[in-house]
Amino acid sequence: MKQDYCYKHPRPSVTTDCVIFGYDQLQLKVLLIERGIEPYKGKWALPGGFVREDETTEQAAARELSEETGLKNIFFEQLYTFSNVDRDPRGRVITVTYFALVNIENFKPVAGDDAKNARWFPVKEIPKLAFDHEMIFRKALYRLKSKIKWQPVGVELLQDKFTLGELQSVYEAILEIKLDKRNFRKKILKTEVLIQLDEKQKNVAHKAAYLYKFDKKKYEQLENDGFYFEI
Amino acid sequence: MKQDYCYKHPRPSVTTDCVIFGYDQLQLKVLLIERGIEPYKGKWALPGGFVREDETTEQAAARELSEETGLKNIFFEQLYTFSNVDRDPRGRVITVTYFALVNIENFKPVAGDDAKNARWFPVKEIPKLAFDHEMIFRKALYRLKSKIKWQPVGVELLQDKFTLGELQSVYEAILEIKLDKRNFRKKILKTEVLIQLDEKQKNVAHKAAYLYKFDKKKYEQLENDGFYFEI
DNA sequence: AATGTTTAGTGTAAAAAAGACACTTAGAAA
DNA sequence: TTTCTAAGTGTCTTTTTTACACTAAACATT
Repeated sequence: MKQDYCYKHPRPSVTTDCVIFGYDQLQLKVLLIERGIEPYKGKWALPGGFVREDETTEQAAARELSEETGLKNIFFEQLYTFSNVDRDPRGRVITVTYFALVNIENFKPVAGDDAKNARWFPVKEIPKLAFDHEMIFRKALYRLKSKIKWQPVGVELLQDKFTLGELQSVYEAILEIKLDKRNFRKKILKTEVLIQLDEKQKNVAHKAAYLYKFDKKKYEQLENDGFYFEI
Repeated sequence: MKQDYCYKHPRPSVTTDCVIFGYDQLQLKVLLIERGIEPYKGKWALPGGFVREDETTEQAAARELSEETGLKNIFFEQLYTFSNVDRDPRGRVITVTYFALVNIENFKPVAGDDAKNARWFPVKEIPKLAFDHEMIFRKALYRLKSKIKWQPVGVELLQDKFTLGELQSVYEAILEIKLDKRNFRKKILKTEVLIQLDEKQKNVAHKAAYLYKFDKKKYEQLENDGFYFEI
């Protein structure tokens, strides 16, 4: 039923690119793909692809994410739409970008993928990127830094169970500052209402409980920015 | 040089829609256009239009804004990109939306426009809107409410000179709460560093000074979200 | 088994920020 | 001139933020 397009207007290609953040060995990392074809063959780039006719940009991004990481139920949200007329040498391409937070431990390099080279780079050691992906990356990093200050997205980078110390390290890696342990715990336990498990593991917080507690806030956020998706 | 498009992919139409906020008579208002053609003929809609081949979506939005309001140097920023496959009955249309803050007093209904009916509606009395514009509008309103809490965008709705009382009214209209006069002044004068003019007009704050003072913050913001544009 | 090393866990005091609250003065309108 | 509306101002209380140091347990090393 998605019949004849009846507008007489230029029709740009529309793609999505994803800035996928992970956290590993006390470093914030980002997933990059080595391009196998021109233009920018051999350069590193953000994973992305064309939006199909029967899917939203969110669905396209979700598809990309699962293709690249094999992960499902990932936190992601729309970042920005880039539309400079010369951002792709092949012609007019408008790109809707997303940023995602994943748990690297769950990540298994997708075998049998189209032989693309995928690697996690520490955000401090990003190589030269194809297209305008550097700008996209910087915007994503800025967004993440801003967001973590008032929304409990840090946990998305960790496994279901994590210690408060680990969570603090995530904050420290993203914000690039040292935090006071006691103040961090005080604040996180008050404003973010993490739930701690049994007495034996008092320091282990639980992500599911955490998300549950944040239902309302999450809901607002989901409506307005972010999405969880289940493939 | 924007030669042959060489992708073999569906090419959606790309449009921009703008949620233009104004402030008048103690009310937050939004500019709507009555549609002159099908679909949704006669319904109210957000101003918007197609993105041309040689312009970015920002430029398209800026063009729309100036066409609709005749204003230049308007504050606006990208809001969200909507891409539901059935959001336009005519076919696949992806819309990059923007929200803008203007000073209604400077607004002159653009004469000789293509006979479109344009009107400011109080945000509390929005009629049924065409397409998915209600969703867009709600998202813009939510963004504005969030944004005003930590970025000094309130002044954008006022003229160059304004009283602190007027600024407070803007905050009250947007946040839908009553604020204490003394606490508001204390806070605004500390964190937002408004500059007051001569002794005679002690209560009149000045927007230019205000913007100047906020250079750094503005700059960051401009880089990451918003734009001022000069037609 | 003993030792050293790392991480978990805890409280208090000081400083800063936010919130509650009422009257006087000046200018505009009647 | 009187009345009405908006401007202007300070203090006290509560809440939030920040700075700061030691003990206990788990783990790794020898």
